[in-house]
Amino acid sequence: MTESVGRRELILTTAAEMFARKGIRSTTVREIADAVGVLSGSLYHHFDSKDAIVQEILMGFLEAIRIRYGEVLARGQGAAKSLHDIVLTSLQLAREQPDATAIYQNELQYLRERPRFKDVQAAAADVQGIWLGVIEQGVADGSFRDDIAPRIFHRLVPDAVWLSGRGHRADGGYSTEPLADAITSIFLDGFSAHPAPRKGRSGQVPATAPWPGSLASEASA
Amino acid sequence: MTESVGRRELILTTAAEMFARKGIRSTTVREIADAVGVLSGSLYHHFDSKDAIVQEILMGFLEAIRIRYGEVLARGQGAAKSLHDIVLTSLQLAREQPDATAIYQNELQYLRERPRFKDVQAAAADVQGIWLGVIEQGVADGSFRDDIAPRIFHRLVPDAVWLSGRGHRADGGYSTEPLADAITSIFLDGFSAHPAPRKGRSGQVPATAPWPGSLASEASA
DNA sequence: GTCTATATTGAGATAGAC
DNA sequence: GTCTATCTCAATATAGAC
Repeated sequence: MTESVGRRELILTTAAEMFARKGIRSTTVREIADAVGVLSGSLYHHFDSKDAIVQEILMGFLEAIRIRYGEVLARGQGAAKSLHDIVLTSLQLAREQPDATAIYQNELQYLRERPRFKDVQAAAADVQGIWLGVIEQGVADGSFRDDIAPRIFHRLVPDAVWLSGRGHRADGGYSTEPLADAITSIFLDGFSAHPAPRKGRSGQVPATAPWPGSLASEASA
Repeated sequence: MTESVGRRELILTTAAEMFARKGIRSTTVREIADAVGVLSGSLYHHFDSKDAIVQEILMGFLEAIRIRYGEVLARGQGAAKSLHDIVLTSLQLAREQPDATAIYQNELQYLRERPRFKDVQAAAADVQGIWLGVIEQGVADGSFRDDIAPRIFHRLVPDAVWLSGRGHRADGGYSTEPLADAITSIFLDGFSAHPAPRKGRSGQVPATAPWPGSLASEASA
């Protein structure tokens, strides 16, 4: 046998766990090697550099996001439902891949500093574009307010959702779907107890009914 | 004269600018010294270490936040108005101290890694507590929804606001007050074009009228 | 208070034997 | 594919003269 099967994956998952817990910088290649059970030099048989490990972790994660977001868009739903499903998908991904999520959240600075990671940043920009597309769709079809620039909403929402996914491991209190419902309801319906009057197209018939299972639709039942 | 007046401050502001632009780690003490116009060894006459500089920058920033948030609370307003004013204050602080804001946003990982910064983290926790207090006040007095855990809202909002303040220097498009109005309106009224029915205390008279100048109040005028 | 010079350390990476 | 041994480099910090 010329290799232990899955040694590469073992390095990736071990490194991801350590990067997430202690940060990329303060995780040394020696520590990764120790945890895997080899010596540091041996890592370089599998990867060209420490940053190559980081890159592979993050590109895999971002590719997974793109695919899953793409599946949501392919359903061709209204903007409100799409937004809800993208929130839900994001929380699911945060739960499925907590380490990659944490790395992506915590290490933006590290990534920004190194030209090496421009591919990662490009993939991240693509993902951001998906959010923006949904928001603009909603404004265009009248289901979202047009008195607030999509840019403002777009700047607020995706980061907030991913940050909410922080520590959303198997442990923490809320299960994924109700949390997605709650977050979407905050962003769409607001946190105020009294529905406020609206500028713009508030008189129009909403293009999309509240999605099934949302807090708002439960309330009206 | 035993010192150039303000040499300490010059080091602090210079370092802050560089930390914000390139990150703490990739800013070396030599570069800071160069930019200030001295040699690296001389910095150690003014500060014990590089991290001491970081600490002083951040503690000053967090102390400023605490004071300004405290002024908002001292006005004894309703929860919705307080929330709006805390959002506004945060955006103003982000504009007044963009470097400290960026450092605080970007370098959480750096701070978490080092026990030295536990004071900074404690101060940050205090600030978080102020947000939570306002949210709980609003839920208690019926102006905020009680069908969504305050913890969820609290996890969503402060970070989103500070992230919105990113790059909110003199340049970027929106002036501070309208932006604060828009953000608060998203969080309280929602982004949906159609006010949704509400669970919980939605039938009660709101404890607080919409604040003057908010999008919601303009809409009803 | 600033300079010159240097100590110290830590980490990523490499070469070549096995 | 892994190990041993080591290189190289960068960066914080220090000591002591001026």
